[in-house]
Amino acid sequence: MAQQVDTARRAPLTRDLVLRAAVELADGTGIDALSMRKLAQALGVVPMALYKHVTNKEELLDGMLDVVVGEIDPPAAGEDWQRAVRQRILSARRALLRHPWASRVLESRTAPTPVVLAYLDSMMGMFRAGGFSVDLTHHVMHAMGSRIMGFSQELFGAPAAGGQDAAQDVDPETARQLAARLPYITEITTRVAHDDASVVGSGCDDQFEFEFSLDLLLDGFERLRREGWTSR
Amino acid sequence: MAQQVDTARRAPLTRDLVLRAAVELADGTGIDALSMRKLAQALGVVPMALYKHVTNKEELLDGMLDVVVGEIDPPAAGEDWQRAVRQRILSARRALLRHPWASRVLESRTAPTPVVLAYLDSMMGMFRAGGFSVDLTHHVMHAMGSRIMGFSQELFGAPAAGGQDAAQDVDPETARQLAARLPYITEITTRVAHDDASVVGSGCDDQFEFEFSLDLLLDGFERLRREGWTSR
DNA sequence: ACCTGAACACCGTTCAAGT
DNA sequence: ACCTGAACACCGTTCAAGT
Repeated sequence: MAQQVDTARRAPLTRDLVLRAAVELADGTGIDALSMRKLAQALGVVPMALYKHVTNKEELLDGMLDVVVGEIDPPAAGEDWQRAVRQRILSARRALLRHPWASRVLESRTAPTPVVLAYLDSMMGMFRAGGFSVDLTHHVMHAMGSRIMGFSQELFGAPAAGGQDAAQDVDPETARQLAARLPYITEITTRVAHDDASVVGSGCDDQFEFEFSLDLLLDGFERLRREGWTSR
Repeated sequence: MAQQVDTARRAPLTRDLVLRAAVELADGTGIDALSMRKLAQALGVVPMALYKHVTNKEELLDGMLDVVVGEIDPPAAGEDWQRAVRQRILSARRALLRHPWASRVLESRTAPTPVVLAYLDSMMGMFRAGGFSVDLTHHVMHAMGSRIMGFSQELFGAPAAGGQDAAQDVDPETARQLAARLPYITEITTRVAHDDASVVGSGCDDQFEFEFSLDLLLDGFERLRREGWTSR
């Protein structure tokens, strides 16, 4: 009876509920605003109650990433390795883009969770099934780096963004000085601005850049595989 | 006279002195231990005194990165583009490795400083001098990502590390279960362990992996350049 | 005018006191 | 035995009071 009153007053907290609430909070207000105290408040619970379900904040972040990784599609069957890997990585990218905080949190982790390990393992399996040696699969996974999770860790979103921002809301004289000091950045930002009015914001099409370098790498891998490349 | 007493009591603080002390502190005790309060203490100064030379902690971190970027060698003259870019990036890597906190801080920045912009600009100039079109130079810079600063943003240092760590200090039965659940990671870690006893620690040679993927990218770039690749 | 101590508004986590 | 409020040991930064 007393138990019934308790559960009526508030749905019992579970680890899953905590993680889902944390993901939702981070999606909505950003990862910087996610604190144990704020999360507890969002759940209508005292901060200490969270420590029943996660031992500390690190484990909370790990759990949140597991939620995101769980959204990645399984490998497609009946495709050649390159198309299958490409599709899966683009699925991972969609999951990462749905949760803008995820890539930054992923970067901050020092050890993978079992869920992430399982994802990496299945990705390795896709290369092995495609005829890659153990040796080449190993190095190929390193070369993919964070791209295997669907993000490219570019510098500042886009290297050109700073130059462009600086160039456009500045008087002509300062713009000329900037162009003299940073001729190549200016050259590119000018070209990008002329090129394609459909791309807004930074002036760079992130998805295009991601696929450009992804395909460059995958083509390189295929070439090494065909040549029977070995590290020794 | 009063001034002389002041300077005798303590060398006057400059922005440069603050930045150098911050770099030294981060090198010694790690970036997590670097707080405005601790830095002030290391300089024998009250925390508020730092705010004379940097407007906030973000600007301090930016300044620290500028110190690191200042350690990167200028472009070598008289080399073909690929050798010159390769050498310079490996120089950047040496600078980054000297300051283990730098890559993580770099990832956390949202806008490049003028010093970083100048470095990126000169790197673009190396591609342009090597016969790359504005268009291709643009996409090539994106594809390089953080590699242009000399680090590769691998996942957890090495994807295999977790599997290997877990596999080696565990009883045979658990190891067998792990091998069944993560067959491809196990396959690679086993191979790496047999392969080369000279590599210690994680079992992966970070420098080899960095150069492997760097050369894969540079070779891909050269191929596109020769073929007169264009995005439209 | 300059400098700085105390204070503000937060953290993640510990721990002892209360039910 | 369980739960939780207060407290601890920090943050970056503001601001008013003192010299």
